[in-house]
Amino acid sequence: MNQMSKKTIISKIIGKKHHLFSYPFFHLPSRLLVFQIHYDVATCNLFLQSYANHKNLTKGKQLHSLMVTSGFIHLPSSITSLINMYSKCNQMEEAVLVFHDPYRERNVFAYNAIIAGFVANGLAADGFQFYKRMRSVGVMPDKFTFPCVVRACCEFMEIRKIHGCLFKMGLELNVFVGSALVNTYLKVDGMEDAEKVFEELPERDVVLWNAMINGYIKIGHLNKAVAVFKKMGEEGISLSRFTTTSILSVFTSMGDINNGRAIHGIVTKMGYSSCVAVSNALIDMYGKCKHNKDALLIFEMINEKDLFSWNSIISAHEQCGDHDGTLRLFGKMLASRVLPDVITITVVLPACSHLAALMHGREIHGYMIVNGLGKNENSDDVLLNNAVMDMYAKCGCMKNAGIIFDLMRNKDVASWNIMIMGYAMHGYGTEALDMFHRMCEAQIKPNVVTFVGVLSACSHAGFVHQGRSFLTRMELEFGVIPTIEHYTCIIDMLGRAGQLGEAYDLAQRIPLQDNLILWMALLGACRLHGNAELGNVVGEKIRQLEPKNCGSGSYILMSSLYGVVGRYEEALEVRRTMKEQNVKKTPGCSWIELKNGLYVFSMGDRTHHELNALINCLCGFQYFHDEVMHSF
DNA sequence: TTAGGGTTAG
Repeated sequence: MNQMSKKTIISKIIGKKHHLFSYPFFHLPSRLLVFQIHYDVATCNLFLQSYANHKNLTKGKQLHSLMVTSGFIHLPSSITSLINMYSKCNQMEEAVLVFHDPYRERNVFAYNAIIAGFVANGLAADGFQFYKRMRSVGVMPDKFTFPCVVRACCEFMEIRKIHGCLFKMGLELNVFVGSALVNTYLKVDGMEDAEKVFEELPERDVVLWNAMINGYIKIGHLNKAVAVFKKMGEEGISLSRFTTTSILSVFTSMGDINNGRAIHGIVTKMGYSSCVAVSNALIDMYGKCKHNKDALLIFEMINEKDLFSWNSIISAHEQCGDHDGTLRLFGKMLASRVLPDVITITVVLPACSHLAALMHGREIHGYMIVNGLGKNENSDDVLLNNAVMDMYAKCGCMKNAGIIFDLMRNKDVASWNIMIMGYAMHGYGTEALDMFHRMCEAQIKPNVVTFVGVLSACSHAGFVHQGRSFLTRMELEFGVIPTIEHYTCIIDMLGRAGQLGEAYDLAQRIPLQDNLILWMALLGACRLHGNAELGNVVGEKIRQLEPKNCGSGSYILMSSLYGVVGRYEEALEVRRTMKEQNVKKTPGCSWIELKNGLYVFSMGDRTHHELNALINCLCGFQYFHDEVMHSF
């Protein structure tokens, strides 16, 4: 046998030191025997450490059994390694069993390991109990104990008490303890104390600087976060990948694409591009700054895309209003077998709402139900439920929207608004107003959006008298000052009801009358009732407001209005003007989801073989082969 | 034998 150490030989047998776990454990003793080495406690601990880091519980348990039969189990180092292995495999019950074995000594290592295990598993209170027990049985904590104990504190007074204890023991200047102190003070809103700890520490490493940056981000002081980042550079602290993700989130929030790009450069230079979290932060930055092409480039370069990568690229598309892109990427995400979470669903559902893609919305809702997404023990995720309800409402499925609404344990004002708007949008005026009255009975204070829904319901259902009454009551009774959207609803309502003169008077009287939608609503009413004289006046007003060559809506309405009243020459003249000024009309289309796909209907298109059977009107339709829609 | 950190929505 040569002079190599046991550790070196093990490493040679297995390969690279970080791949210890990849070597089948059951081969280990025999292979060691080939090298004439008998495994010992140190070897077992080495393997336990590796299994812990790779969360390989099966092999960890096998080794545990072997250690029991080999008699290694009573040694303090074995206990610590076993507790660590079970903790990292999220098996705290097993870790506690090892800790409590009556034949074993519980020294500071064992206590440190069990406290760390509880804290890492999100069971801070249990970790804190073990710290108390440690003190009561007279085991002295050390510099390894406190970073975890400090993390276990969840109240300001608790952390102050521990801080005092650290001071007495002379451990408050340790950089690990300091980082934990800074983070915990930040958690309990003690930014001033965190700053004090930071200032007083003699040694400040990159983790500590990062903690300060994150602290300022948490309290919304983004400029201070940038200042800390700059100071890091001045003091020659080398940035870690954690620094880059944090500072990227700052520039993302600021919408600062230039500095974001500068960080991208640093990331590339430092070789952090291969880190998926860094790439995810870059995707988010480019997406929020409306640079989707760059976001996609980064996304495509990631080898192992995680949930964050998918959520970031999907939300980048949705934020740009690319609802098709959102659904296409969502389909690809499912095909990649990455499971969506609450965030994915919250981003994707509005895309279904915008496209009125009921079938996909339903599938997503089904996925939520099966996987219990959005449901908690005591309270549901209101925003997620609102998104589902909104999807059903916008897709015209008010029955399902109503079922979800009735089942929701927690409702907010938006939940009520979605129902009112949904009923209003689909012409159920009475139901919308009933919902409003139920809302008032439930003591929910209506807001600006509520009255857009209420007035819109009155407009679509022809409740002119009630609409007028609501316009007065909303301010006097509910303290909601009418905005241009509310006045537009009223003008639309009066116009639909044929009260064009009154609608025009109101349009002229209200503040902020330079609103295109408002006048377009009135022009629509002129067309509906064939009033070409008022239509001319309104059309002129719109042409003044509408930038040249921008939008075709008013031209189309004017041309249609002249057609309705039989003034065909003038109708043709409007069309000629449109041609001269190169104003183009985007062809309108509708679509319907059937069992085998999405069908798009557009004017004049008669290409589908089942045209007559499917739809008895002048519109044609074409089968819409969209890989997105079929990839679910 | 044991310790401190980052990114996605509304």
